[in-house]
Amino acid sequence: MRQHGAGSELVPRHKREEIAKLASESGYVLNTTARNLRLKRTQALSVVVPLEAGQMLRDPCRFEMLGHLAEEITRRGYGMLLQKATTPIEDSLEELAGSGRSDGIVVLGQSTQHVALTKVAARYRPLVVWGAHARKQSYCTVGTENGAGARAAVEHLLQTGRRNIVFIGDTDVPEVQQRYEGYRDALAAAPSGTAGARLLRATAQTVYEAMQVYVREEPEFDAVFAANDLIAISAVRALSASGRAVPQDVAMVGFDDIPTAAHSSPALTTVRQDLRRGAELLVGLLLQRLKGEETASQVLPAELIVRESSAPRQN
Amino acid sequence: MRQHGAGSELVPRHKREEIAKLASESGYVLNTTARNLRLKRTQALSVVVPLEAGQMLRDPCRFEMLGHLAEEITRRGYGMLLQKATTPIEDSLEELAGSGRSDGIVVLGQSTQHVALTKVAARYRPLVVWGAHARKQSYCTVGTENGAGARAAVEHLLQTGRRNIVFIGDTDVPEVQQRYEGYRDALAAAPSGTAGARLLRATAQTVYEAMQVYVREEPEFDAVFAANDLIAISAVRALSASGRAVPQDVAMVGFDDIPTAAHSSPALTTVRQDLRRGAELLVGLLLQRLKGEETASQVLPAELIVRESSAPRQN
DNA sequence: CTGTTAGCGCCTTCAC
DNA sequence: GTGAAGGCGCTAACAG
Repeated sequence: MRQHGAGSELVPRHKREEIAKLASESGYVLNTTARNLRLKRTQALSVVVPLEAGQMLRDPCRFEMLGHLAEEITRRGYGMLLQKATTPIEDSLEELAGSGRSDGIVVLGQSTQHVALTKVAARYRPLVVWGAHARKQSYCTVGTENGAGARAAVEHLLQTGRRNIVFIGDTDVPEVQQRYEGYRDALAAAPSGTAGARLLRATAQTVYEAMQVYVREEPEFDAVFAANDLIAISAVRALSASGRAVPQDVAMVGFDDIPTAAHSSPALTTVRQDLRRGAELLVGLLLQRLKGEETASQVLPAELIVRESSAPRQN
Repeated sequence: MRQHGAGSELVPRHKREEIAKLASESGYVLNTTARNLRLKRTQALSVVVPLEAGQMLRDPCRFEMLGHLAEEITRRGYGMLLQKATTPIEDSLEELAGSGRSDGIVVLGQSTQHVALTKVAARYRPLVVWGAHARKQSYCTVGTENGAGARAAVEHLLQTGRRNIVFIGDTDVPEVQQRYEGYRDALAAAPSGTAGARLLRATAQTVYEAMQVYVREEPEFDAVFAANDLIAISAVRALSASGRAVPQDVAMVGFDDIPTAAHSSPALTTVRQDLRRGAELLVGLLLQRLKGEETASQVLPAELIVRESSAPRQN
């Protein structure tokens, strides 16, 4: 017959408490390392944040996700091991997977590392990724309905009378690519007289300069849909520095609904992601995979939040 | 004679690489848990973030600090274990200290837990705290020269012609208390005709409402010094909603220089903390303490960054 | 210099 | 039911 394992329910509650009290009084504490060695686990999950070389983690969206992950991982009784990884991340991922420092890995954003993730995930099962889901993709992702969110944003701009909408973002990142596709889909269904797709390739770091150049060289636009809120907020400043007012001259819509979005001026219209739910799913799926179960990728709904930056023109 | 320990320099470089290559080809990886058990260490440092119950980690300043800490801890060859702790934090801190999950602890902000920290630090040596340093304090801190930074901010407001300055913040937090004292010191040395100290007790969550009430009830002020940038940015919005323009009617100065500060409108005048240096010191001191050395608390200089929100009145 | 071994602290199996 | 012992994978000390 099986004996009482640690944490077994066969020992009466008051007895357990008594023992615990005694233990804490005598200053005794369980050695986690030894226990983990014996049980062949670490009771910790790694969260890997891919970053370009020399970049700091600035993106408030991923920061907030980190907070939710810390919450959720702790709640499930695990420790959270935070790791920055400089792109390309394949080697650090392999090492982390092999080292046994943690029981599983959450990758926070695909960045440009789709291929590396595919490779690693082929051999290392307990891995989940926050990001875009591609049809034939082999690793397990949780992410937002980027295409649908982008379509909603662009349709909103069209309905409020905008006819010449620029997209700003770096389409090398899968999530941004999906948002760009949603943007194009919405334009394809737009009323006649609407200008075609226009892409300004830029990141939050480069957009302030790039936007000002763009205003000089291709000034014919009355709205911008930015791949994320950071880009949107910098673009608003750049436009204002170039003498174009938001929303009077140009409407602006972002993506993510970072806390700053509601507090910038003008308050930013954006597409909200449910990060809390995302964190819950990521951790939940990872724990399932730890038990050997297969898991399907999950896509979360996006929600358009209309604020001042996309107010219709006053005539 | 001593034998070659793991990582010893006595083994020639090419030999090591050969072995490493062989090892990686055969798929062999060192088991960290077993090694750690043997060596009685974990090669990981905990970062504890104290939070009020039910609060999320929103403060961009601490987020940025987390990023720097991740960087620095990784660079030193340690893993970073991230833990949220709900105030009061004494129990979770005790448990973390005893569990042996990590070799040392960084507490990110004192919050209101000065007493708890004093208690824990008395028995657990490898502990450092990011926050304010009090004279007779028993635990080791790294923090910014809050008083001097605040004085510089208030003197700047006085020099640009402001005469009635309100302080906004929650003085229960030691860092905020120090900033408030710097503010009062500067006012005490101000030219005659300057109004005395005025305190509006509020946090980033409550300031938007509180500011609007304050404008109605005690409208006689021409400048605000906020305990941090988040408060400052919300206060600007509240003032603007109440029909008072920044900086024309009211000058605004914050503290921290979070990334948003430069990008809000108007761009925010603020006091910058050197978080990168702070992270380096925190980790460096912690590693010294791990070696059994004593360490003194460190105070970093603050730097006033003048932007649009404190521009002198146009007459 | 190389090979063997004891033991880090815990959980689980097996013998009593 | 209780108690002793083996071994998780590693490193440092020891013997050859």
